[in-house]
Amino acid sequence: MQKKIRTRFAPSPTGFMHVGNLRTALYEYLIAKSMHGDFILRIEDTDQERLVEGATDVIYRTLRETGLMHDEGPDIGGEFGPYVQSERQELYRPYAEQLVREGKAYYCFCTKERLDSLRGEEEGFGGYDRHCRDLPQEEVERLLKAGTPYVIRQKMPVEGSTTFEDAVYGSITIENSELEDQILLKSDGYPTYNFANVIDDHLMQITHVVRGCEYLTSTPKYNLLYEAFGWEIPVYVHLPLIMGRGDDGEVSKLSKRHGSTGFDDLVNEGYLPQAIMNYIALLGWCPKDNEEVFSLEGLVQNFSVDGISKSPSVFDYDKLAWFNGEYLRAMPPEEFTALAMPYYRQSLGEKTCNWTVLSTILQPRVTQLTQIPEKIRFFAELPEYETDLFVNKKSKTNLENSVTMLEHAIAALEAISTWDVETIHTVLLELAPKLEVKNGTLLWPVRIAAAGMSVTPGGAIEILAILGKEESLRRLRIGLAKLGA
RNA sequence: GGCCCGGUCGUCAAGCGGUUAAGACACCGCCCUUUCACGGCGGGUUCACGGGUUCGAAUCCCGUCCGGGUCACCA
Repeated sequence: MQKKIRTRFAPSPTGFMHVGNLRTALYEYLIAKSMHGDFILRIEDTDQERLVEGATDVIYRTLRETGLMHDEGPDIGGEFGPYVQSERQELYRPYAEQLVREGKAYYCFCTKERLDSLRGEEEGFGGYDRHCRDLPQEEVERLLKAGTPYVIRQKMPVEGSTTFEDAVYGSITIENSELEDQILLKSDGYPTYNFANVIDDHLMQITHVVRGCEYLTSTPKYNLLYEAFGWEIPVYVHLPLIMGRGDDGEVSKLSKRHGSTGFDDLVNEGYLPQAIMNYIALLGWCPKDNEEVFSLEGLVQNFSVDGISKSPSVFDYDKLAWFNGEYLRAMPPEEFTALAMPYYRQSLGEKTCNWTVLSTILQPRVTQLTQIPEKIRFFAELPEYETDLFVNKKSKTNLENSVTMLEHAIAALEAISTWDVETIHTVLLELAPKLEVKNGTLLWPVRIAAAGMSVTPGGAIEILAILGKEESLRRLRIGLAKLGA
């Protein structure tokens, strides 16, 4: 029987869900679910200084809103808990000490100052000189007894190379000379991220380690650890990075300077969670049949690791907006109205109006909910406008015939008793032939007078219906007055 | 700088030795039409460059260039 697939999402609680992290979580979920496996949530909060109040709630909420339901985690338990690293604290030290006993790791008493001086002027070059790697046993004991602060470092091989397989990038080889004797246990007794990661992944029986490819070059360090313990190495799935393009045209890892990068930010900008997920799923992965619009369930159905690409991709807000529009349009009208209501209120206040008609005209015209207030502002208040808006070549309207059109329209509309789209439509479309003009010639000036703008969401008829009889006629008369009639 | 990984339209991308090099977003044009949008149709010197290998290369190999990542008692 095949081993059950287990992936894990292991975020640090920073209070901010970056889309890059979200996308990693998505792929972890998809890999597990597409192979009937489990998706585990583990909180990595070993960094005491960066603890943020309420940050784990952001993680739970995001997972819930995006539909990425985990099978085990701090909030729902599971047989491999605890799922918060700070609660597993005492668990790591014995593993580090085991390696010391076996001669695979050692105590290092070097001070921070000494390490800094080793690094020299130019940052990033040169590394630890393995000063404590071969300290005499008595010396180690003496320092330990004296209470000298120490860290535990792993002995890395000094020569040779380490090769590993990545499910996306294939075979990768790195010279061991590139590897520093990595710290396992910090002087404060806490494990380093890398160390805790390996221990936890092994203990939680994670089969697929999915993460951004910024970890690609440090993967041999992980493997050397698995080997030191004699543990099975998981399948690695490194994901191409998500980039952003700055104003200068430069691309780099997606960050604040490129625009919104947090899930919540995007939602606040009027993007739907489903659209965000659908879009980021396709950033770095392509389905076999080139479909584009997928529900989470559809993604699970179609996902496969071999569709993951190796090259980084640039986050494109335009394409996200297109996806968002697709989801908005596919929605039942009532759902759209419910989502749009807060934005309707922004422009219209407590005023009530025909929400159904309003949604009908907005639904196909909006790609972000936040575009709504600006688009409908003219309903609340008639904008100032110039009479040249009445002139339109294609509709064959000019300052003179607009007067005639408006006069007839007002007369016809005054007679209407049930003010709805259907009736207004019938009345105006019957009027045009009577006046021996095409629909556009009649409707253009009506729309201009009703809206006070040249470009409007929806046509004259819908606008009149939303405005109501009284306000509609008032505006048409204002138009007439402007035209000097 | 060392090491690692990439490079197919502006962007996301299919492609796996023989294709007229798909598709989507964006852009432009036309149609529909009551403006706009939706929808429909159409448009574009795209395989970074240079060498190989091969009857044949976007696909395989080498070099160059460009881009990114990484070198912490951060995660």
